[in-house]
Amino acid sequence: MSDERRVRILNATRELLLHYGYDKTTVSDIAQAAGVSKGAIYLHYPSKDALVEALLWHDADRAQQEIARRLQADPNGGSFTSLYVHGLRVAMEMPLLRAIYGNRQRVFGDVFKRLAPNFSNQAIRAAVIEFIRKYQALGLIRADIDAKVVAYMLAYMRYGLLTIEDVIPSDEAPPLDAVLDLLVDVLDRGFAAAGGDTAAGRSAYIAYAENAINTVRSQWESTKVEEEEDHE
Amino acid sequence: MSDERRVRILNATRELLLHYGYDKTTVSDIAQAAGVSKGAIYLHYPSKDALVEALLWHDADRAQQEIARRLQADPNGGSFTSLYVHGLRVAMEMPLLRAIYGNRQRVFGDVFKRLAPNFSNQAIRAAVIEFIRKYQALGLIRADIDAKVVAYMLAYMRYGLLTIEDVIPSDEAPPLDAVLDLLVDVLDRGFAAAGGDTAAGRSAYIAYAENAINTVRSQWESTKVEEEEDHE
DNA sequence: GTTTGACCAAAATTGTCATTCTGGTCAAAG
DNA sequence: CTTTGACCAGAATGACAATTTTGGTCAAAC
Repeated sequence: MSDERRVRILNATRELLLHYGYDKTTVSDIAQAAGVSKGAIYLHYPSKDALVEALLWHDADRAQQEIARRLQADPNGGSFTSLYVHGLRVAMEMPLLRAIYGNRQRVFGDVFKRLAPNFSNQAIRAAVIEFIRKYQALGLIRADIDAKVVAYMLAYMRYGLLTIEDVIPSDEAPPLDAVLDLLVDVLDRGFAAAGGDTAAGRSAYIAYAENAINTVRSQWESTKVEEEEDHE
Repeated sequence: MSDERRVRILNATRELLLHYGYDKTTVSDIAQAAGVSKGAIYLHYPSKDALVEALLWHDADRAQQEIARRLQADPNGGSFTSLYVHGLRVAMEMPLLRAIYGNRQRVFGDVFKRLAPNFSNQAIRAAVIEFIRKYQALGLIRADIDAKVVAYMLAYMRYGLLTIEDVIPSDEAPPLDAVLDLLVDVLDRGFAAAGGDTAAGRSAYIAYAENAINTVRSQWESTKVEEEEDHE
């Protein structure tokens, strides 16, 4: 019940998943690393899968909050570019979220297939497109380009950056700051419209962010498969 | 010996590799699909691995030529942007080359690991950086940005576009033309310098292209592992 | 000189069974 | 009321043999 206990369990889980991967991480390992008994884990979470799922939501929420915090602190926080790049930086800094793209199989095994085999990101992508349209209406993104194509380009740039280390070892890559600085530069030149209402952009983001996480969550819930307990 | 025969074999190999993958494609299958006997294949190629390797070089050469052809036909062919995008379009259109990134395991099995386990793209990346510097000197790319970071950004954008279909099914993606048009637009705004000597750019590319393929080839040769024939 | 396909050794696959491991439970301890 | 860890059934793993497949060869046909 203690919250600190729960966080310790989640942290241990994250660490072991990243290091050993789902298949080679046993619940006993997690218990030991967290300094609790195995039974204690089942006091908090009904199954190993549920534990991993809870960890993912936990990190997603943290990321969400962290992005919002940085945008508030950023004087330029309402611009489209800073929004995109703050999100990207946070994603780059949270290895577990990165692993959803880059090392899903190794880190998560078949949890995704097992929990929500029919999950589709279509609804989320649609929400992004709507958001881009709103930003275009606010004069924060050039209005002469198709929002769908913009969304697609943002998606593959993000995906490329999150997974490029499969091809370029991270120790041979330029520093993340330099990479993101150039990205900001190019995005500003390529997408941003002159002028535009950044204050409105900031509040549009807040609405979007809540909506987005709800979209993900409801999409997840609706495609989620109930844990079967088939004893016969 | 007949060249047409060899091409038929290569085409059959490509088709089967893409459809069934390396492990599930037998040499007999290839022979049958190509309409020759199994022995005929070993008349042209010393082993299955060598056949696949030859196919890859064959396609790489074709891609190389095709890119050069399109650049010649393009009135804007000397610009950095058209160079990058022509290359990308050709890569997108040649599924086998795409598969090197996107479906390596499925399509090629362990050929890469077996043939050149220590292959590194470092030398190629260095050549790209040099090329970007040359383009900067010619006034075709903004000179105020670090060539290394530019190269990295181009790499992850390319990688993202080539592999995004893992995340966004290709039938839900915008048309390739629209995607590449926006890419040209954004790259022009983000990277291109005003003015610049496009004629020199075109000839710089020719030098670069030869150099690049040689770099790949020599890197490949030097890390290549000899087919062992260990009978004891 | 070419081309073929039957042939072979090596490798991969399948099936089986014994053993170990691991997610999850619950009676007992605190 | 909380927490624990010994315990259990079912799943995963490994070892082994029988069977099939497959990359590669070469004597024979053309």
